[in-house]
Amino acid sequence: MLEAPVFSKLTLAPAYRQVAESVGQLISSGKLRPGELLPTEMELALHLGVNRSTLREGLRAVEHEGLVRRDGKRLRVAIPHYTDLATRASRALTMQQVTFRELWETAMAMETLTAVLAVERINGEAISQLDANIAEMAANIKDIDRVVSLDIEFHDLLAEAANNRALSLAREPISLLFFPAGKIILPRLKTQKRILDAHKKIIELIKQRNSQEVGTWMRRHLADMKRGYQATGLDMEQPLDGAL
Amino acid sequence: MLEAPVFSKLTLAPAYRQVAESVGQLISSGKLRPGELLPTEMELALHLGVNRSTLREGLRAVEHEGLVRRDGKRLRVAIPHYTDLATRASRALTMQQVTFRELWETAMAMETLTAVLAVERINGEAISQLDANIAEMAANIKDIDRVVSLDIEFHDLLAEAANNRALSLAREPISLLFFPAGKIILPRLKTQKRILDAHKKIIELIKQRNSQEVGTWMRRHLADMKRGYQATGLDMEQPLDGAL
DNA sequence: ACCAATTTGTCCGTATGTATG
DNA sequence: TCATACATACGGACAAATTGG
Repeated sequence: MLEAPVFSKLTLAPAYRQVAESVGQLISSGKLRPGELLPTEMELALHLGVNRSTLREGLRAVEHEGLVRRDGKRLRVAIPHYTDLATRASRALTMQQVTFRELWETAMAMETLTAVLAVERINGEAISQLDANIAEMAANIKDIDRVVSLDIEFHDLLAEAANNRALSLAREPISLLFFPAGKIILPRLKTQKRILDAHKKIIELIKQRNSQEVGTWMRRHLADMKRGYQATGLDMEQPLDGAL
Repeated sequence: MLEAPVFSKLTLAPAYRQVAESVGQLISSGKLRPGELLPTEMELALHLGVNRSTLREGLRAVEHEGLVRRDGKRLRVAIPHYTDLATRASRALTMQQVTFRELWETAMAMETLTAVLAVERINGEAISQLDANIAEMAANIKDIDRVVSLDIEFHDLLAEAANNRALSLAREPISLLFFPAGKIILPRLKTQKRILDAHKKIIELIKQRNSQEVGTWMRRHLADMKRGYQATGLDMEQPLDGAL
């Protein structure tokens, strides 16, 4: 009752949170640059005025965020790579009960952009990797698991060739969920050949630098995927998690 | 010397990592369902065979990941919301020195899809929110900061109307970096009116359910943004962080 | 509204393994 | 090879906040 409300809420967040915040700030602000070693736990604990146990709790959060990475014993400031974020994003989507329809619509836009950009920027090495991918799929056309993983690899190679990190970041969590859906479709419909033909056509158009056509073919390729999904009797509006 | 090498590498990852992994598994696998309270720290520590301090380090990682949230004192299993991931993804992109070109290309594809989907699914309430947004921008057309934040809001409203969580997840980190770039352009070029007009046109086409035209107008709108960026003398291939 | 038990937040001390000079 | 520094992990302790009776 009589307590002064002024002092009531001095401690807003637990100490370990403030530690994570402070260290993250230190890095984002550039006081600690990527590549540098983090100070020892004792030093940091002393500097921030907390116990080492508390400091370590905070460090675990920062570490998990990817701002620091373990390099041997010490922690080193790192550039968080967005691939680390992709799996977490995918998990968020499945827990949110995202539907195949949502994934398909988004994949449609991103893979089309990917293909168009790849036409402009692809180089010889990437092309030969794609050729190798196609050859391998042709050789293993009966092996469904192999075809699915080669399909994923094909689109990943294309994304790399597109040379756009914003796009890579955006498409990764979606493709992580979308393409494995092939595992559901293929065993029932055996449309491996259609996939292979589409890939062949796409790489052919890329070699011709035909960005118009490559876009429409990529859309056709993904429309196939949608038809396959529906043909298995699965509901596009149903969450994926059950299916996968 | 005589030690059996069989036992040499039993411990691959530190215990706190395994804790984070185990607890994350527990949740992803559905043994702990969203909304449930996490067991107490002592229980978990006993169950996983680690000390409570170690367990807490692991918990901090899981907590930071968004799989559990604080509810009063205890931790409660939660569905990680992808908006939490967006800021981290944005940070990753800026630290990776992503260029305006990369952002623009990606935004182009995603905002176009957003607009097209919005046409199909928008409802009366969302339309009136967009109308209000436009009216407010018209009333504050001189206030640059206001215009920028209303521009962001306009596109966010559209994204919500598109009703696609995969798209929301993908576009958020990009839009978080892309649209604030207006803060650079507008003070120098004063093209607020063009933004307002584009928004008016887009909402008009949405009301007409004209998905063809709305796509081209959205592209035009973003092409304007690109021209503005170039007109300020900024290099599209330069990282954003300096500019923002 | 009060009391007691539970649980978290924080700290301290210590032992162990390992990498580095 | 040896010694040191450091991270990892454990055990125990206590205050504060929360919960349940």
